[in-house]
Amino acid sequence: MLRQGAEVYKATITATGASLVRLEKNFSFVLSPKAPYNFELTAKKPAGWDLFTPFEVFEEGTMWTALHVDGMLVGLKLKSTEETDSPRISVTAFLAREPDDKEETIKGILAEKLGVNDELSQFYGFARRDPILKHAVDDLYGMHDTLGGSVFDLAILTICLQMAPLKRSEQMMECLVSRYGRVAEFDGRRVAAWPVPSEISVVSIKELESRCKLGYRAKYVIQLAKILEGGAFPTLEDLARLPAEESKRRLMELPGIGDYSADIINPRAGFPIDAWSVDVFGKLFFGREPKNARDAIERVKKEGIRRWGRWSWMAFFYVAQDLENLSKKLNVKLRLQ
DNA sequence: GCGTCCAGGTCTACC
DNA sequence: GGTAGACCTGGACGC
Repeated sequence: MLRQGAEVYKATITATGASLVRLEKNFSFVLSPKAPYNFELTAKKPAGWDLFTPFEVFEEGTMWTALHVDGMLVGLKLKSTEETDSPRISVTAFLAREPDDKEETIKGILAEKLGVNDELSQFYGFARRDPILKHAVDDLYGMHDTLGGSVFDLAILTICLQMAPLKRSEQMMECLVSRYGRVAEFDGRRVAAWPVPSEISVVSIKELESRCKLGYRAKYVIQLAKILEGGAFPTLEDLARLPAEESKRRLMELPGIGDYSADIINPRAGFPIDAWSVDVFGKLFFGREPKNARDAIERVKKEGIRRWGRWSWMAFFYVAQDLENLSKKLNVKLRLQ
């Protein structure tokens, strides 16, 4: 038996150590996002950013994914039933037990995470007057920003990205998910979800160091788990309602979370420049990659915020998803992720 | 095969 | 308040 808050699951252990949980109850509903809304671009972003977990599956317009909502493991089958200008998303949510009074909670949180009520028209009006963004919004018309599964998921992501090549970051994350996460079995699929804080807070630093090769990051991940398992820290949805500066300040109180990581986690705010994106935006802004990437981070970040102001995050998001097209249209070679 | 370098940042001690 | 140096690990690279 697994216990998570009030939730108790019947579970078996998979070969990797993750718990397999069968989600046999389900309910369905339809979301009607504000147009334009392109479900495929929003759910399966061109740069490969995950919606909720690295193990989700997208086939022929349908997404199977899994996350924790209000302490419950939820499997999701998402499918677009209409076009970008009259969008509708068909959702089936799978749970281990009857949803009872949780249906409205799940509907509300999912709507917020999928950005169905977010208005793109103001950003598009701004972007169409910008020499770089006008191409990106044309290429990715209807792509909405989404909130990840949880602060813990995104904090693990950013900590694994620190001081490591992308391939090694992926190895660390896959190990954490496959050994300490839960595998949701539903609709004939198996999807591994990120671990919850209470599953990591009881693991020793030495175990994380040796099993998942996290190195110095192990202590940050465990400290984070201990802070976040209490539920006192704001959720992503809470942070999205705070002023961006306040939300960032709260995030930077967390261990291992500095300026860059807070900008990644902070919902719909920030301009997260790192050793990769400094090359991309350095080329776009100044026509060349900076000689010393780390020294140029502050300069490139200031320029992005100066140009794009309140739309800095959306500008970053759209450019990061459109590098291949922008390389051709602007005739610059941009380093893909 | 072996040694060296360094990577999608953050923290801390020191000045 | 500003900044240099340490931090895990493993893949890439040169020899």
